[in-house]
Amino acid sequence: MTLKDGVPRSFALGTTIREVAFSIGEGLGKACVGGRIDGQGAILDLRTPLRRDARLEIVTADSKDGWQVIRHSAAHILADALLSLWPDTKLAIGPATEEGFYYDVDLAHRITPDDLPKIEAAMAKIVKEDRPFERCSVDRADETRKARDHGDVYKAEILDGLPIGEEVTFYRHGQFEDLCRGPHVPSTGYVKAFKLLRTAGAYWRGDENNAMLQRIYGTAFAREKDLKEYLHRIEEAEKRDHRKLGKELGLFMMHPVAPASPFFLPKGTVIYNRLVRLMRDLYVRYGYQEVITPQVFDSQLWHTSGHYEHYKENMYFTIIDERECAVKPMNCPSHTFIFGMERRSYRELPLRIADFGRLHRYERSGATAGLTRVRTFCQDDAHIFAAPEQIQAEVGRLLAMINEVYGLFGFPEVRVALSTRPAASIGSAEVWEKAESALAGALQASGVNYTINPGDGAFYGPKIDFRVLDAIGREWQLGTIQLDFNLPERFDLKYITSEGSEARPVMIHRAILGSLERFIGIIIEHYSGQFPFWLSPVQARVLTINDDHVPYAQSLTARLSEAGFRVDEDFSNSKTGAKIRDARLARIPYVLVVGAKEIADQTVALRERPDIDRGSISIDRLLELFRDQENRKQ
RNA sequence: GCCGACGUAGCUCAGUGGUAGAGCAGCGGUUUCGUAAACCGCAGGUCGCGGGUUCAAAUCCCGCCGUCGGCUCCA
Repeated sequence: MTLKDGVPRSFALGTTIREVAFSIGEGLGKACVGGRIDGQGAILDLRTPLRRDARLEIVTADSKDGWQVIRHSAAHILADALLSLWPDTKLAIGPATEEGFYYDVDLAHRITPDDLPKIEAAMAKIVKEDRPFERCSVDRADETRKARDHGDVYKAEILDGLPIGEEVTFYRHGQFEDLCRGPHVPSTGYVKAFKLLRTAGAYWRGDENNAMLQRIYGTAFAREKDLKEYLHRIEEAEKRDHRKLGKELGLFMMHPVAPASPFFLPKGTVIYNRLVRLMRDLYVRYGYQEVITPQVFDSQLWHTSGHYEHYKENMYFTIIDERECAVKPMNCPSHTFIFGMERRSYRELPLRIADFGRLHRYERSGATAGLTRVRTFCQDDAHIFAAPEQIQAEVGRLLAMINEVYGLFGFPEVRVALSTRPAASIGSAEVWEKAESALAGALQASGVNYTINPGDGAFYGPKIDFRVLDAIGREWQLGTIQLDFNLPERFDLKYITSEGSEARPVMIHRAILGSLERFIGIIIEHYSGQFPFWLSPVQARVLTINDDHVPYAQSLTARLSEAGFRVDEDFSNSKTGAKIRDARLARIPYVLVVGAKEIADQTVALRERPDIDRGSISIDRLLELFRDQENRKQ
């Protein structure tokens, strides 16, 4: 065995991971909750006997891997507690997750939030008893029969689905036993810091045709301190929730007359328009032409595009002059019309058509949320019509553009994934191969690190997805580059090649910010409402010390507004401290205080968010500072 | 859509069967103040909507609307 220190050690055949850990030291032995062989695969149970030479990594309780083991055991303890409280509980599945664990159960009693402390108390008792987890190999057929006899329909179904020949194991602690692959901690006492978080409904196997189960979510850590930190992180994330900040900062509102459809208020509209302007400026540099297209189309169009067959559930319909019409959920069909309106030459390609058209997509009532999942939205949408051999260069260009845009927002990380041909797809193998290698080639040429999601492409073409991490480490899907062989076919798009023959262009769907609504929601949380100067709805606020200073303050506001900056005023007769506080709560980047001193010197006292005193500064210097921040988009 | 929770003043929330409350915001007044909350007063509600139970409903029951947390990271 080779361990982390690189020193080879010898053990008898069948020595368990736990025994190896103890042989190295008492401390490591006690901390050990599992192991991993050759740095890959699943975490192994610490009871696993070692049967060959390998590189062994001891998984300790106080690590991400260790937490997985603890959480899995916590799920068992939860199930045990539920059975003790409600003996009719039928267990479904109870895995560890990225952030915690859950158990899906079926029982007559409706578990309410008030039950959670009761369940926690029952769990704490089991933890305190420090029962050892035992692993045992069982006979599949026997267990399936037993499960059926007990009415344990879910376990029976799982047992049925297990691959023949694979070892079937149970884990037991105290009176409780559960079908389980493991791994588990040595005893229930290892689950030192846990908390149940919420209840939820969940369909058996995630399929809405199946029974609705009750799910209980919780989390667990090796130490109380880590649990506290986790709960604190959740609280901090709640503070920057875009729905809460959107209301507080007057960015947008919602109203039952238009469910899941935001009303952007004046301040939110500034941000929206600023983002549109950002993209429009880039469109000039990157060779796009913007168009404005209709909102409502005869259904005939959606039959041609295939949306009627495949996307009808998400579309809004209406009857106009006895014709069935649909509100557009996407811009692409309009753009194919624009492309197909005249005979196109290879010289025109790639033809880049951008559109900020408003889209409507019906989302199920339970699926909508704030600005991130809405029923009407606008994408920074564009479609590029290109010759197949232009794909790689065009995608390379897009990568540069995307890089430029994401760079402005200071996302700590951008993750890129290439999705390839799914089982059911249209287009020849040859076309797919070329398209996939063009995308991969462009990514490599741009030096982008990316992962591959095999078979995850759309049926009509491969794609590249961009996901960013925000300021507190959450991942969001933003942009996408999607090749499409289907629509050019359906709309019979053609261009004339240099040889004078007709050829079929490829369509590239692409968005960088994605939906503006969603993007705004994400950056509200990313910036915690403290937008950079160029995006701030109000960039500066002018405050007076007393009424004598109002005329000077007014001339200052006027001068800044005339220079194109978004400035407001607080000339109320509150105390300066109160006005400063209001400006801070409004997350205004700069506060300009005007008093007798500033009037005498023809300056302004500058205060920068959150509370940096920048001293007195002349109006000219101030304008210079503002212009610089605006130009550098800071 | 389904499971669960929630919906009281512009906002945040208290009020569990007996006359609808607080703080902030708003309005009026006093105060003219130098970097995170001055003081006094006034006004503000079909308790989401509709129905039911009751002498009496914000409160209990039913339906609807909306919002929020979830709805395979497969033993």
